[in-house]
Amino acid sequence: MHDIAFIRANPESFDAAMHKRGAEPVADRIVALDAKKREATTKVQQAQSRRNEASKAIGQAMGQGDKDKAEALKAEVAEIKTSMPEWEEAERAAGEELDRLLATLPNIPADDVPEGADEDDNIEVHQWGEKREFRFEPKEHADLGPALGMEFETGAKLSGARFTFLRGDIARLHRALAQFMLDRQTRENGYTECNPPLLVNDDAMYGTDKLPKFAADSFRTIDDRWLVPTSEVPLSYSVAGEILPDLAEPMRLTAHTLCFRSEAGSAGRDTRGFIRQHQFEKVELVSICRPEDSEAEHERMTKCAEGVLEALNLPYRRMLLCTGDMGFGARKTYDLEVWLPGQGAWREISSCSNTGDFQARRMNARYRPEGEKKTQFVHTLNGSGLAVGRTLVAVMENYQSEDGRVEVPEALHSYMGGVTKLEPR
RNA sequence: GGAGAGGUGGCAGAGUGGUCGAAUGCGCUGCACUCGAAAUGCAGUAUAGGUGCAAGCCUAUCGAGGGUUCGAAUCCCUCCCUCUCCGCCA
Repeated sequence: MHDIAFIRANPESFDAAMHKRGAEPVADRIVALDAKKREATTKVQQAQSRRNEASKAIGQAMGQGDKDKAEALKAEVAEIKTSMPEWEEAERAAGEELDRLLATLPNIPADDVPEGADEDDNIEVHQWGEKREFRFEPKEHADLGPALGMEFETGAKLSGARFTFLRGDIARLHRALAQFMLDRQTRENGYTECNPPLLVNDDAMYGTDKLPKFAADSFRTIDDRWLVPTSEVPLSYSVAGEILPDLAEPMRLTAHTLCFRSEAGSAGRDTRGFIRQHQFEKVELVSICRPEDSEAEHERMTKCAEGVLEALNLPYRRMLLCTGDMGFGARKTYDLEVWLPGQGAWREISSCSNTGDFQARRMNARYRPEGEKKTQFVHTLNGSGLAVGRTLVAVMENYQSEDGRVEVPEALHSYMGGVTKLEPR
């Protein structure tokens, strides 16, 4: 949600920002609607004020037993009230239209976000790690998988496309990855472990900017809840409506959860393999912090995600997303892309975004700066640390040998109960 | 799923149609007393919006949304949530 006062004061720079994100100029419309709404608000409030005054006088007249005076005042109030519904309706209509319009507008990009149309305009910030040299043609995970217990056919039989059944040591490796990530983020990076509900209401989805724009991307339950598309939703929304005492240190939350996405609109993309599933697991990082801290926190969070890749010795690169490729609510986003030798491609494995106060406004999440009376909106950040399924894919492709076996990365040995290799059947 | 009770300010808790944004207590802040502290006394202590250069004024908010009324924390309806008992259950 945008700050209406900012748009009112800076309509041109607002439109310029929307233009960068491929949206039409709307500031004029917003300012006009806002003026209309405030005019109606003032009229309504004036009428209410007069009504309240007269009602008070009626009470006094009744108290003194002056029936005639009371009746006269009643008639006066009736007169005052005739114009109220009209202005109330005007206020409601303008407010609703304004909200609807504002709800569909993406966040304003940060100054250092490059302008661009799509992923080709993203900027590589840095690369880490050496791409491993293979003395054979490395396979894609989708080809390695079935012999190792990554059963696409079984998943399809049970549930349909984009579902996969993991059996045996590969299921354990998947679990080990999640445990490893969660332990690392909690023990080394100071995140507090959470276990949130995975079915959430409309408010939580709206507050974290998944509604109204992306309703089709998520699953709806028959009792009108949503399956979380990411645990960012419950983690971030946990501070909705709160006034946090102070945020000298950012509030850092993490959770390992299932995520559900309908993947409407991505038909035909990544249909093969384990990359794009309706159900997947993710270790999510969320930070709630003061506005002046969010930029540093964004860097820190991204490093926390990178640390997992480094510990697993998986080559990756950090991309700064351009205006055209950023998510709706983000003001700045880094994607981490891991190297997949089987596919010969970089694939997104984490996305870390600073949403500024965009979500905080929607969910009314504030804090009170030390010693001050006024509250301020917090800044919220979210990132993957990491997507578990895609990390499994990266391990398979980077740690494979010619005979189809996959070595378990050293960092995971303590989680694997002595298993150091996945053996094909 | 059935039966009942209830949701009031940071907390506890009054208030069942008329100066109620809300008594009182606790907590918190400031001041006084004190060498200092405690105790005590006094004062202050919600959020959001509109309007104004400002002091201020106005409006809304007693779980949420509607309704009745000149006037609603208080009456009516719908929904949400919490608690107790019964049933069922991982």
